[in-house]
Amino acid sequence: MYTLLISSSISLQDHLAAALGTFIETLPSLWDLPTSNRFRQGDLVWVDADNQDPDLIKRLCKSDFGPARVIVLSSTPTDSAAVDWLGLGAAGYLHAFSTPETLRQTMAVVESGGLWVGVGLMQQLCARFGQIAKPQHDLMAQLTEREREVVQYLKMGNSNKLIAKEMDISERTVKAHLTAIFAKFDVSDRIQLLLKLAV
Amino acid sequence: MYTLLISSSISLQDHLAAALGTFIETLPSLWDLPTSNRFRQGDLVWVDADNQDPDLIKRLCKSDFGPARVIVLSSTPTDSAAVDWLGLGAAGYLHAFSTPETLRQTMAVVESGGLWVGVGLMQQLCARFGQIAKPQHDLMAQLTEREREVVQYLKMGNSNKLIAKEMDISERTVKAHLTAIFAKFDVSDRIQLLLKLAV
DNA sequence: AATCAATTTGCCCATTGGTACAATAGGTAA
DNA sequence: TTACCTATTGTACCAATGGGCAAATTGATT
Repeated sequence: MYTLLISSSISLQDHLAAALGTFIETLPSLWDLPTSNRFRQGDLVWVDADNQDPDLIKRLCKSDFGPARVIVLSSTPTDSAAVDWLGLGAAGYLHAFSTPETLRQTMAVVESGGLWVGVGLMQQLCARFGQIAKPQHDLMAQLTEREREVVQYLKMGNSNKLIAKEMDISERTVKAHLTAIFAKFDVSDRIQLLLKLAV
Repeated sequence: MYTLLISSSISLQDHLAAALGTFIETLPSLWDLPTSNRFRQGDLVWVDADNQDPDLIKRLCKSDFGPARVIVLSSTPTDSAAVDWLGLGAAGYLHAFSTPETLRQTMAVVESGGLWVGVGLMQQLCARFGQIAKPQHDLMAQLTEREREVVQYLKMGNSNKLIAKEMDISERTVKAHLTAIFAKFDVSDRIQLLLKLAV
C-alpha cells in the first residue's frame, strides 16, 4: 500500500512519521503532484488543509487524481469543515497534531474502509438521522397485507398509476393505502418513507 | 485519568475490571454520586443502562455532572438505543459483556477522543450521510458545483421550495438544476435519482 | 344479528413536481 | 470576437401526489 503526506510543514511530517512508525513519502505541495502519476485503489493520502490550495484538496477528495483514500488534517478543525470534506469524499478529518494513538486509529479505520469522524459531528449525525437506525420491523408488522404490497412497489420507485395497474386496483385505492402507510410510519410523503426505509 | 463504573451488577464489575486489567472505582448507583464531586475533562465513566435511572444517565451524557466521557453498557443493545445515547452525548455504546478485546478497544478509542459505534450503525450513518462509495463518482463528477449541492439536499428529502430557501435561489432555478441532474443521471424524477444513488 | 377491520372506489381540491419556451449575465476557450 | 458553458429567473402548462368526505363490500368476530 502506498501512503503519501502532502504538507509543507516539517513538524507535521515529523509528527506523522513518528506516530505511524513507518516511512512516509512526502510532497510539500499538491502542485508537485505529477499529473501522469494517478493514485490507485487503496492508496492513502494525508493532506494538510492549512497550507494547501483548497480547490486542489477538493479535487483530491473527489478522486480527480485517482481513487485514493484521503485524510484531511487541520490545525483548526471544525464540524462544519468536517461535513464539507467528508461530503466531498474525504475518508477522515481530524486535528493535524492529534495524538499518535488517534492518528494510528484513524489510519486503521480508514484502511479498513471506514470513515473517521469527530465526536461532535458523529453526535450531530446521530441526532439528525437518528430515526434511520430504528428498526422498521415493528412498523412493517403494523401494516396490513395490501399496505405491505404497496410498500414493496414503492421501494421500486413505482408511481401510483403503475402500482394501481400492478395490483389491479384503482389509483384512488393506492392513495388510500399510502395515506394509511404514511400515518403508521409517521411520515408525510413517499420520499420520507423511502429515506426512513433506507431503501 | 479517573475511571468510574456505575453499576450494581457484581458480575459486570468483575468482567470490566478483568478486561481492562486495572482497578476501577465503582458506584452501585448514580444516586450515590456526590453532587459536589463533578467530573473533569478526561474522566471516563462506564454506566450500566440496565439498572440505572435513564434520566440520570441522560444527564450524565449531557455533561450535567461535568465533562466526562460516557460509555453506556447494555445487555440488550440495539442500534436504536445507540443513536439515542450517542445523540445525547455518549462516547460509546456496546454490550455490557463484550469481549475483553472489544472493551479495551472501546476504551482506547474513547480515550483518544473517538466514538465507539457498532459496525451496522456506522454503515447506516455513512450510507445516509453521503455515499463516498465509488459507483456514483463518475456521474457525480459530471455535475457542476451547484448541481452537486442540490443533490445533497435532495438526498435529505428536501422539497424544491426548501432547497431554494437553503441555497437562497428561486424555486425555478432549483428546478433548472434538477432537470440538468436528471438528464446527466438519465433518470426521470427525484425518486429514481434517490434509488440510483441507493441513498 | 351486529360490529369491526380491511379493502375498495368516486369526486374534488390544493400542492408539488417536471418541463417547454423563453431571457439575462458572467466566465472561458477557440 | 464568437461560441459555449454555467447560473439565474420568468410564465405557463400538465402530470403526479396527498388528502378530505363519503360510501360499498367482505370476512371474521362477538
